[in-house]
Amino acid sequence: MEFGSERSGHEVKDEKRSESSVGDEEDRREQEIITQEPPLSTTERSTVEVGPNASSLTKKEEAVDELETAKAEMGEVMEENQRLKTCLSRILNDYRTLQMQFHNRVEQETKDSSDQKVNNNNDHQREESDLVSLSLGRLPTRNNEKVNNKPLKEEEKEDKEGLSLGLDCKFETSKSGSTTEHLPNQSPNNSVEEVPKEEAAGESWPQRKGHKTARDTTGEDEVSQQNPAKKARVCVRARCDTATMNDGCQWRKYGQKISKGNPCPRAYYRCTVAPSCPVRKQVQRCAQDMSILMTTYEGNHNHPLPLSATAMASTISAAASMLLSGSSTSHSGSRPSTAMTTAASYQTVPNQSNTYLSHPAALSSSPSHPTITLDLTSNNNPSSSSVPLVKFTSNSTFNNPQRYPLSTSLNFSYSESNNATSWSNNGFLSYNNTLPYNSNRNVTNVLSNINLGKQQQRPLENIYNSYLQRNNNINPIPPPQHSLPDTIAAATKVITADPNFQSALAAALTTIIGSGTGNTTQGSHGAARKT
DNA sequence: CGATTTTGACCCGCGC
DNA sequence: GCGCGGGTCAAAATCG
Repeated sequence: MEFGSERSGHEVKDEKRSESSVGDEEDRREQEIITQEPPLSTTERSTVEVGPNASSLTKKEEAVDELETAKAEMGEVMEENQRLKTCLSRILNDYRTLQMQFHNRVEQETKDSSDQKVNNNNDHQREESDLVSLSLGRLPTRNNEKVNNKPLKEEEKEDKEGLSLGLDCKFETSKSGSTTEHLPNQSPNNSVEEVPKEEAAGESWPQRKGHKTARDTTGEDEVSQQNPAKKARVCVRARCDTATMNDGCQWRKYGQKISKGNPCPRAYYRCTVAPSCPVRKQVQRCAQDMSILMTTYEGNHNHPLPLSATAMASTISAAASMLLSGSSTSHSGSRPSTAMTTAASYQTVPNQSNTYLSHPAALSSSPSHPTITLDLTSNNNPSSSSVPLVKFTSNSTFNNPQRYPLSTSLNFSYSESNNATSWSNNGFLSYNNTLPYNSNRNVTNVLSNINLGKQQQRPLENIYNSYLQRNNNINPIPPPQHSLPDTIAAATKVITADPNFQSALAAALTTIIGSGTGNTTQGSHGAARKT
């Protein structure tokens, strides 16, 4: 009996498989999972029916009730899966559309900047710098010009910045897929520089001893090794009870220091997912509000990440990318960077320079690190119901401070009250657990608006994976294997594999944004916090 | 027993 | 040149 029912289950499965041959593998898996469950119920029923005929009526009724409940649940799960699938495909479509737009814009900007360069070689060095974050990866010849035209120290300085910018630029351009189009004609110097750049991403924190040796060995190696030290940092401020935010990554503490101006010690962590991973983070509690945890990330992972960590990494990379592109264009006046136009509305808040970063010096010990602060604690924004602030804090030694505003906030609020996601008052991304996927239309609208809040969920992940992928074209470390379809596939896998995906996703997002405390909608998920 | 944390020492950049 | 402070190292301690 049971065997029979089990077999029938397989038959159903096979039937579904043949039906879904048109769809992709994930569809099949999803349906497999879906169809795997009915046999269980059938089995259940079988055992119940096989059960004693003499059993009481109430028992039967109970069993029937159970069965009905199970069926209903199954139906719900199936519906939900279907919705999620639709949602994913829409996300993918939107992403591709944006990718195309980005591509076009990047090409346009590349042309423009090239023209400017030709027209005004010397006088436009400033503008050159303005565009550096968008142009370095694609127009590396500029660096050669700098090398030729500038004294060594200045050159070094700019190279450092340039490389650091280039890192994120690569990430940025990688999502357009156009980067390589501009690269083929690189001079040998550029290709040489390109590799260190990647290594910079991979080993951007040269060890002290390495630092020493780099000093001993003068020349390009020195430059290339030191450059990465100048790359952007992303500071995430979030309310968090625990010692660190759970961002999905594995971290190992390697140091702790009491910094000036803050009684709370600053802890230094490095990523231990891969031995060579250069990513490090600093964790420190805000002196003024101990409930706020400030986590500063630096570097890019050079290894595959667990899905839960990918989103955070994507967010960090995107934020850094936006910092650099944003600062490069924020005062150029002509047009916002592509990252900006696709990622967020962009506004300057001159008087809030210190509102969301209580101790800039405490966080940006190295003045040459441009820092972007993602403030997820914006509990002081009653007027704009859902406005986590992302602030550019440039403490850098960039030559023209005007180009790098002390503070630039990014408004990632949703234009409307979307049911799918919302930023809660304390800045955490909260999921409406009751029916996050019932409003597909809203989701689509949000996606077409593309803001960070949404990007954190899927598109950014794709972007980041694209970046990683490109990163690993040069980096010998095993590639993170996520192509865009793969990522979608992986996401679909997750969705299909987990009937409780809704809550899982909410938990993941909660984790990404920062293990929340105050938000009721995420309270149950905050447990996944401990590393 | 391996991985992680702790913690004092050290290195280096920067400002005076 | 010197001192300060941030960042890192590495040995010892602790944990699982």
